[in-house]
Amino acid sequence: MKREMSDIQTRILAFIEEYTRTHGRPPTNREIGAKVEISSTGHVDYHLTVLEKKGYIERERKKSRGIRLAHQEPAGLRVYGAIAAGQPIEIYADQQESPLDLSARHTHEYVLKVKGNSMIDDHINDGDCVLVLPDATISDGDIIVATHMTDGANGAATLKRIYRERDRIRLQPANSQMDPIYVPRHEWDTEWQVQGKVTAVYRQFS
Amino acid sequence: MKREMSDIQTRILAFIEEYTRTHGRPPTNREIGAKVEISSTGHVDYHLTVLEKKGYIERERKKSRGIRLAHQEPAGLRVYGAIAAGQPIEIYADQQESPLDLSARHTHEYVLKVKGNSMIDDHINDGDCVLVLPDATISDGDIIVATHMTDGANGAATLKRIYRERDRIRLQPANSQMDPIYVPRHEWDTEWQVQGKVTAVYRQFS
DNA sequence: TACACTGTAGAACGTGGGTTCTATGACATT
DNA sequence: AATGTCATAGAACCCACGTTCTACAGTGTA
Repeated sequence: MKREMSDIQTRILAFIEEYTRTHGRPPTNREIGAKVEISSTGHVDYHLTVLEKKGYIERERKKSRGIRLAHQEPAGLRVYGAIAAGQPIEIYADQQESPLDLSARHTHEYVLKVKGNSMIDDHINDGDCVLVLPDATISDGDIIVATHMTDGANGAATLKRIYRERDRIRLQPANSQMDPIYVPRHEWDTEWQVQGKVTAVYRQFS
Repeated sequence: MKREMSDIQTRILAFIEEYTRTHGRPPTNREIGAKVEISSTGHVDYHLTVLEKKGYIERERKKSRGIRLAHQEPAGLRVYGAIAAGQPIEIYADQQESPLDLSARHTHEYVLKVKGNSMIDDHINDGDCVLVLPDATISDGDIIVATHMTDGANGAATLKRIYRERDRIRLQPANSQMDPIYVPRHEWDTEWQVQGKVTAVYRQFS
């Protein structure tokens, strides 16, 4: 059978990201080892070499803390695709022709460009970029990215505030002209899914 | 006359900022020394200690590359102070008592935190961060940071849209409840000054 | 004049930290 | 059973790097 690895390498990658964000610098091999309970620095080096070969990180050899997460913009943000803030729209990626593949779960924060005006009362405009954190704990009232999987299609994604009610989930737009979407509990987690929570908004003026 | 110090500490600070941005990690004392042509690592340490005492950086002692720029946003942008989006308020720096010194011209983009709601119709909230580009060409309708110098005081700063009219400048808030500020032409560039143009907005959810 | 403060230099010390090497066990493939 | 790959451990090596100390020169101040 297929062994699905929730690898130690995933944990290392997550730690590098978290440490870098919280400390403003990448961790050392020994700090990584301490976190993931690897006693040998050589062992950590081994995993880093693997991660480098797989393209997840870049390393500057012989430099202390010479680890850089790959695919990171100087600004720190990478735009993965677009997200509807109006009617759910087909998920699509920005710089590529291929539709956004959300089946491969994101483990890190990523950026989506907002289409539509349904979140306008929350001051999220058409064209803004939102920073999405997957695997975050969701509270009522959080702004989230929800996807609706239908038949063979790629599905649709939308940006809404989420409220859990008795027997349904309410996806509330921040636009007085628009009505909420109600999703029955039994469709939740099957047809509908939360892709992540919006942690920041970024807007650039031309 | 007295030559103002375009200090070596300023260069060190600028280098730390640039190196961190381009390399994804802070520089070592020796890397700093190489850049600013200081041959002694102890000497660099001395300047870092001073910078730390002045509040420009934070250090984690004994850790390699244990330098962090103070006043830094997660996105990697540097917050220089606050800016009023309502009535012009006293310019002040964020973490320090000393008022923000805008006389030393900024040469790069910097970040100000918005106080007030006067730009709410442009979807700039209280608490948002704006990215300010000095030395940009200003067009009518641009959102700009304007400062008003009065007597001995440090002056007040405000965030507004700018429109040049016949014999005056109109500083227009984006809030229907607020009135524009009109500045006579002859006061412009003397009492009033444009500090820069807003190029982006960044908002973080708690 | 003496003293304090800031800026500079050189060297030395001790630990931080990346790399390398050897050895070993768990699995999968041949 | 032999071989190969992946994951792990321990130790050693050696340069990287923060810190400390001494010394000295320029400047301002009591």
